[in-house]
Amino acid sequence: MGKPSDSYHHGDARAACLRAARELLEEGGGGLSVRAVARRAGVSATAPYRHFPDREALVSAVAAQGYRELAERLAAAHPAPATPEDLADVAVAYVQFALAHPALFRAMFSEPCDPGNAERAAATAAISAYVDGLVRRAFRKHGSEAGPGADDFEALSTAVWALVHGLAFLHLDGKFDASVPEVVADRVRGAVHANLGVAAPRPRTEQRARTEQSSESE
Amino acid sequence: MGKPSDSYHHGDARAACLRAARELLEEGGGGLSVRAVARRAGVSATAPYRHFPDREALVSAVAAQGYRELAERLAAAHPAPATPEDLADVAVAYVQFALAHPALFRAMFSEPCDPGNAERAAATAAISAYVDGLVRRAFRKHGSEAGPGADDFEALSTAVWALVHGLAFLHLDGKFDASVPEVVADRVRGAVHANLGVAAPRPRTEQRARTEQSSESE
DNA sequence: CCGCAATGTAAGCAGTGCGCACATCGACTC
DNA sequence: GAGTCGATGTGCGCACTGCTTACATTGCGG
Repeated sequence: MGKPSDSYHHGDARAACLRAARELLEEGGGGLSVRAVARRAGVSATAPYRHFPDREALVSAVAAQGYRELAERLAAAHPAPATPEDLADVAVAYVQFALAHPALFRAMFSEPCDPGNAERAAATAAISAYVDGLVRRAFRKHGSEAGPGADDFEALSTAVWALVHGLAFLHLDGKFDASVPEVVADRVRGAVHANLGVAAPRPRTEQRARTEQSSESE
Repeated sequence: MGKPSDSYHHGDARAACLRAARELLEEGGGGLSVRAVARRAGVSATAPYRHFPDREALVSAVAAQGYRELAERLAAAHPAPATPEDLADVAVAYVQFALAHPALFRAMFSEPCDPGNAERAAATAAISAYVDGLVRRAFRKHGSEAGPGADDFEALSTAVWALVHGLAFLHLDGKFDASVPEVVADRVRGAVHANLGVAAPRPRTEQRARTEQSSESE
């Protein structure tokens, strides 16, 4: 599939629309419009509707891309997390992803999102399973006393996901100060450790000699 | 502020707009528009702009109302929570409020919400302080071994808020099944208990037979 | 009684999602 | 090769939106 005749048929308008949508989302300009996507992609205003039944489908497609990238990020944060601290690293990566791509993250999670979209349902199910596996692995070797049952694992994994998700959105929506990445990372780490019932080994990443004065509640 | 001549000057268009906006939000019709609000309020399309500088200010006003109602709900769930289980009750009330008023809750928390709005900032600060007080009270009498420092309290309270907030949105966005209220309540309770590091006493809801009836209506 | 500021209105502009009819093209048949 | 056909892209139009600008109507203070 080369370039046809360069003017009428774009040849790959769908990919161009996705890329354009992604770009506009990254540029943060609030709600993205199909028309803006079309302009950016260099096609007519109605061309996107040839590839996506409606606006929602377009942003869903971008969101699906986002799910994959998020998974990559989490895996990169720690390939095989086995301890609560590894888990905290993954949590930090989650929140950092949200803060690095706010609009994308919102599109992924915060839209009304009617449950008709199989792609999204699958993606969130995958995340859920991933988190569940993480928690299970991290705690099989950690908590050996009073063996927790399956219900407890489930409760713990939903707690972990909800905690991290809540942290992400609370930062995203300005409920927590997100201007200093290290502070955010510390907060996330501290919350995860609090959640896992273990004392945080060291709040800061080895680097906090003094100057603490944590100002929060903004 | 009586009724003037009944036709031209409405007399209390601001309140009418707020009420209309609230109604439309409850009816769930997705994004509410200033024009729809005006129609519902029985005024012209541009009348709302006499009382609110822009759409954002309108929804912020409705959101402020929502913050107050949420606070009422939480207080009603438990006037002076002192144990982790009381805390779980409050958490359940939080999530139930979100599920009972999805659009309102979204307007309160999920909008981009530039930080220029003092009313909202104050409201969220109040929530933060409230949660912090709750956690502090609940744990001063519970966890006496290995006395936690102020940092731990802070970490714990942000963890609790984030956990509950995350649970609310994950349910709202269909990531968790929210069709059966008891299941939701159990999940929230289980997660809170997992977060607080205590074993869930008994997942079933009918455990506590207190005079406190969480009469959920409206 | 008059003027004024608050409050209401209608008209209009730019932008949006999306349906509809038409244009253009590659690919496939005869 | 000529013709057809479905995929893709276009222009136009409709209903709707947020918001501005100019104008109408009021109650109230002087």
